[in-house]
Amino acid sequence: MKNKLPLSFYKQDDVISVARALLGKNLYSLIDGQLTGGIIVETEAYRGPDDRGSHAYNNKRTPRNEMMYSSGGVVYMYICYGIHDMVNIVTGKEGMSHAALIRALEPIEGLDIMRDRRRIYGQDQRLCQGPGALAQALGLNKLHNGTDLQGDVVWITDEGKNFADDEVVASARVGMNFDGPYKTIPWRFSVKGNQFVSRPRM
DNA sequence: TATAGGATAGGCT
DNA sequence: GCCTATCCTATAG
Repeated sequence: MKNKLPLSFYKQDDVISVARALLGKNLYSLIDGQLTGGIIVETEAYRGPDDRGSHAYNNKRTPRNEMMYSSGGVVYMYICYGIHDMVNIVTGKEGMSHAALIRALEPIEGLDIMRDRRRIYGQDQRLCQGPGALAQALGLNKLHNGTDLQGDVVWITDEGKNFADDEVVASARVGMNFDGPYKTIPWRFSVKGNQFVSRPRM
């Protein structure tokens, strides 16, 4: 695969701008010889120790979130609600617990495979609509925790697609069950009007 | 060791 | 819009 994002992209300190910059990039997986992927249209930033919404809030360090502290350029996966696997891109230098959650893709590669994995037919806009959904469509689960994005299992490419600022919406992140400024800080980025963006309950 | 609850999604009312 | 599946993790005792 060509045009893979360089390691330097993931090592940037500012996970907020990384999350924003990921919009328009392509995320691929090659699992069991099956290539699947799509254009990233929705992300969220989770900024290490000061972010109340992050697993690494207050420098909390547990076996689950250990991967967030590794050097940028790997995948952090975990299970939410016992059912859904979440795909996060670890950013920053070693020891910085920053990560960007990939929340939705516009499917472009391996549509048949994704339909089979999701058992959804005739509603392609739902294939990768939501963080749990896209992980399932790409065949990713917690066993892929720590996968190197420079490898040939999961990777991100830049194929020249860019969304201008007026095509992007910054809004409050989803599922923040606490009070305080981080509940509403606009660290969720999505493509305006894009039909593949998830629609969480308000 | 026990237990509460979570960065959700789909189906049902 | 509401309900809950389903299980691993984080905490407390």
